[in-house]
Amino acid sequence: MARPTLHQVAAAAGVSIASASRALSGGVASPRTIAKVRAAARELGYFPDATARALRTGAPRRITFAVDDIGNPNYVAMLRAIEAEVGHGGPSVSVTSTGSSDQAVELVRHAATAADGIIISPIRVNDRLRRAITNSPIPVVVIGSLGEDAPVDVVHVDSAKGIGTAVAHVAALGRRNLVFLNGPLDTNPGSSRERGFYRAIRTGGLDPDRCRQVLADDFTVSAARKTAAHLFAGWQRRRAVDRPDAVIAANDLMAIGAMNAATDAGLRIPDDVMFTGVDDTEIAAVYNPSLTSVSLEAAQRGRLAAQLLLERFEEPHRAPHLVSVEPRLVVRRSTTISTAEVLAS
Amino acid sequence: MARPTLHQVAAAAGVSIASASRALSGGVASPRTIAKVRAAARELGYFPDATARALRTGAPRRITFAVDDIGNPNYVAMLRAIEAEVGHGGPSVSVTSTGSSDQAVELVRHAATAADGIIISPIRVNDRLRRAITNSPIPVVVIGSLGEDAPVDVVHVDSAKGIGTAVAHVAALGRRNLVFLNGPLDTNPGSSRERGFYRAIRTGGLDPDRCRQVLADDFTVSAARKTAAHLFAGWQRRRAVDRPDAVIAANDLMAIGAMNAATDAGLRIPDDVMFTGVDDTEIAAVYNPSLTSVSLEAAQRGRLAAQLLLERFEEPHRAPHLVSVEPRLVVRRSTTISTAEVLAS
DNA sequence: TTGTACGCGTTATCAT
DNA sequence: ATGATAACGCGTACAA
Repeated sequence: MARPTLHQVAAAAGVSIASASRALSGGVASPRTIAKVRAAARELGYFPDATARALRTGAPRRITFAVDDIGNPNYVAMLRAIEAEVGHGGPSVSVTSTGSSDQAVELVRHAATAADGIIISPIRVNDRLRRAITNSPIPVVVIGSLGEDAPVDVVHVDSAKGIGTAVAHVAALGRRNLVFLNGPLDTNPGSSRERGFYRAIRTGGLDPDRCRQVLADDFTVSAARKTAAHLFAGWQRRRAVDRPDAVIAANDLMAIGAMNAATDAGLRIPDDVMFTGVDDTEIAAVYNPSLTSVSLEAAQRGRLAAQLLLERFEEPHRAPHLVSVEPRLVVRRSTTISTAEVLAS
Repeated sequence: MARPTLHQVAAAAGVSIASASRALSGGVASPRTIAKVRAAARELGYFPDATARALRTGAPRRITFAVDDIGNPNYVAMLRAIEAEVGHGGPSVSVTSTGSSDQAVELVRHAATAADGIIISPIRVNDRLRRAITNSPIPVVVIGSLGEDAPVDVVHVDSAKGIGTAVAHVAALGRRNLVFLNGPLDTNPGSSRERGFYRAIRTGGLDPDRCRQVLADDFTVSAARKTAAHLFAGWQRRRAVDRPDAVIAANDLMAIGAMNAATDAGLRIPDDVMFTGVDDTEIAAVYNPSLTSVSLEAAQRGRLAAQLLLERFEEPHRAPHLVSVEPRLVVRRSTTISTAEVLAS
């Protein structure tokens, strides 16, 4: 019942283990031996063990990329960049979706048996996870942030600042009634983006009474659509000062959910309401209307994380690095009033 | 310069390798030993080797998921399903983007050093790849097709049939001037979908002279948009019989590129032109207007492929399985004339 | 508490 | 062409 080994194949074929190895992996061997060994291997259902083979032949390193849900386009962009960075001859990269925080902790604890290094992008970080990461026997690179001065390599982006650029952008276009459509606040993205929104309101000289945050249950299209539907109910009947005229969403998916709700409510985009997202996913570029979005440079962060990890493999002693990338506003039609319309107004 | 081993750490700390192992992985050891060993490990820049540790502790199997580009949402859906299927205790799944066919061949050849099994979804398959797969020393599951009776496990979906359901759908809605917007024909998806289109024209009793295939350079939004722009140039000025009134795209991305081109040309969707895609990616559901799409059940195919591989691990002797899933048409607004409009016409 | 010695499954070297 | 044997780096039973 146990998995057959080369030993057993050799025994069954009546040859030495060395001959068996050669016969199967294309070394020198007589046709007769090859036939016998192949027959025995087939008979026993033998497949070579990747781990043992790797150990013997000097395998490339293995790195694990741990995220909450690999279905998220943002993480896909990172994965793609990581994979490109390590290249084909280099380490293999395996993916694991952690789901809950607890699973992330378990993962980090036990990953050392399965990987030489970890790149993790946690959405919720608590003390247990922080400890698991700093105590990890193998190098960990965090994409995101881990709190102050944790002694690990970190790739960081100031998403609060990113929200700020979006707020400033719509404010410069004359919008005053801003709604920040956020997800759960007990997450890293949720809390930092909330901070960014309120800070931008203050520094931008906007009226805090006309700007507010509303929360969706999740960072998804459907949750955002539901929440935004309430927001737009009876929009036309309200006084101008009570009408949201710009929605800053915490990510692209939520922005799209909100735009769908706006369309359902008969609102024109961007004339009645402008929309911005975060992440600059591919969908933002192709959506109709195309979506202004704050790029958090997911691909670049993935690439940098991979570089950091590879460098740590080479120089284990190096002091932990904190590398930052700048958010970048990509302006598209969801915040662009066409010249004709501007002239007409 | 070489990577330090536990031996060297033990030597540097002046203890046995066993004590070093225990000191580092939390076994019983005196505080003094622990301190010495940790110091030595830090000094040397020691990290445990994942492969060796895995071999010793009885590692889970490793499977490689090989696709042309993991950025493709379709492959992401498969990956996600595979990862969910094998679960957390099970095999680890690593991802590799092959890009060209040649790289796919190399991958399959050398993957045996790095994995216990392969799930591959090739977009172009030639004889070399076919041979590499059938000769692989470790089990391979193909998502797609490999030609007749190749002795490997295959998860298949009849995409030609899928195109047929889309053609029948728009035909039933009265459309007669169909355009099939396809990608390169020297690919598996390209050739099989072309077949499906022409077959559906024949069996559906449509006039072949009013239906045609146009080719984009690639299966992407931008390529499709460019090609479709030509298609719609001067649409309004043409005779009705010369106006395309339905575009069947080879995938969702291309459908969206084409819809963008249609919008640019001032056409109304679906009234002037209907659109259908293939793959039923998330973007189809949230696009504006939402996109009718032929689901090829990517997630289910991923899940089935993982099952097939796991089963082969357990029963190496089993005859190769060919499991098929049925395409499924998901109707959305891009092919739905609202009741009001129907009454008005 | 510490050290010795063996084995995980495979490939490579060296004789024969 | 084939077989015995030594590694690859690590964990652990056993003995001290």
